[in-house]
Amino acid sequence: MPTSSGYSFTEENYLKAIFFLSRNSEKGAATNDIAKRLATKASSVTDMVRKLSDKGLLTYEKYQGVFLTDQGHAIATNIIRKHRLWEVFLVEKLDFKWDEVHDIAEQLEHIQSPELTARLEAFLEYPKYDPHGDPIPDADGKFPKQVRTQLADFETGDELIVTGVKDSSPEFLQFLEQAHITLGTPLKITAVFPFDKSMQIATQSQEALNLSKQVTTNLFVTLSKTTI
Amino acid sequence: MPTSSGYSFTEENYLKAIFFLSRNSEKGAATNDIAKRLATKASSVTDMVRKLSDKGLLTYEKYQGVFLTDQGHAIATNIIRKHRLWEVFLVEKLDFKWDEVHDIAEQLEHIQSPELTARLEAFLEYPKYDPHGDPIPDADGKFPKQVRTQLADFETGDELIVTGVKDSSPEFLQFLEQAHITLGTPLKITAVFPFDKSMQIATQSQEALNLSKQVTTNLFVTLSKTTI
DNA sequence: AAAAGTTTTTAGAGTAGCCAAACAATGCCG
DNA sequence: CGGCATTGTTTGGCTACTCTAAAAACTTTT
Repeated sequence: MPTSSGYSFTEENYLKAIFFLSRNSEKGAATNDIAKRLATKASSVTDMVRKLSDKGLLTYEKYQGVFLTDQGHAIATNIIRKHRLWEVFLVEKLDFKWDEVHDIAEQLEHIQSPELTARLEAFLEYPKYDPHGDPIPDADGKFPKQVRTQLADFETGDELIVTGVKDSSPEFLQFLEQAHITLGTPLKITAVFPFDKSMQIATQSQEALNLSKQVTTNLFVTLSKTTI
Repeated sequence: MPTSSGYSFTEENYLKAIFFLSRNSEKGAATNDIAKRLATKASSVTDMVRKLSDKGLLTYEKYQGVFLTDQGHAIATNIIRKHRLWEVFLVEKLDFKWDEVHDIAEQLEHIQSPELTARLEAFLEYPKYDPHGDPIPDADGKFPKQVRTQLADFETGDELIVTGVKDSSPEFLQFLEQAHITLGTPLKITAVFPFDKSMQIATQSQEALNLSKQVTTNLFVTLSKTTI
């Protein structure tokens, strides 16, 4: 038990994985999907799921998928909260780039001290979003409301601001970096090509940048009030 | 293995304990002392010591005590470095009090990322001492030189500045807090009582404060240039 | 509705770390 | 120098977490 009071490193990672997997589905998280996400085996997942079920952190019926209980949900959101707060710290205070922070935050998220989390949050001036635009839940586990529309859903002439990324893999983030696109970047759609649904956009630094469909579906944006 | 690259949480704690225990002795660290420090049993220590010896982190002859190798020493000082840097962060940036930081730093010291340590150190502006006055080793494991003289070794009339504490238990730190003594506090010895070797001192906030021998041996001080 | 395919569970086993109790070495003191 | 308390080691066994292999259960296809 690496963590002093509460749940092990491993248990916390299971809860977090199950949170993300069951979030957008009616069916609960599937054993194999959990295994894939945690780079372990389905049999290990069955063991652990039974254990967490015994502890009342999730409900589980054989072959029917896994759902977090309120208690499990609370623990999962707390870990996500810590993860995202630490990411803000790493980027804002220690000048890490947004593609470098995930692995370090994976470690920091397990630090046990509610007092530390609260003070860190205050030190960072109560951020609502992490460096990838993902919402940071409050101490009660509530996420700030956010409408997340993809760049792909807009049309020629629309003026937008980047508010987040759907896929925050280092590869994608490095691509954006190279294109000088980051959170808050204003952009204007100058053309949409029906052939492959790619877009041409203009930013302050670049007149004409071509973005594939894959990129435009991974970028969250909001309509901008001002002109570029 | 909670830590991604390198050594486990537990292994690191053993190395740190052995570092402190063998630092001031010719005989190496004793099995029972290690066990006491880690709140474990002697048999567990023998197991782990053998394992760490196999990995080349310490040398060990049955019944003859334990010594760190250069490699083990490097790992131990790196953990101490991280521990003390995090303590500075907690006190300077998050406004924790000096008696509250130890347990949290015990967790943070195991975070694996040389880049993080380096950036944290820069963010804190390369501190040389932690909030208890203990020296912070550099990235090569070198400790800043420091002469640590006890308040008990000085005499009536001496004007001094508090530079550290020998015992940094919360109990002692809270006692100092209450007496408005902290790192950097200037003080003057106004009397030494031979009967119990207690001292009367004057600080800016208090005219006459009586400190027991136990307190004066636990306070590190240096001669002050200026008058109170 | 049986065959084929997929997913999940069970069974057995390994590693890390821990402990109690039996056993062995050390070294102190008379 | 020899007894004996102290200290350290070995043995056997425990829990937590993980894995492979194989059986069982569900799902889809035919």
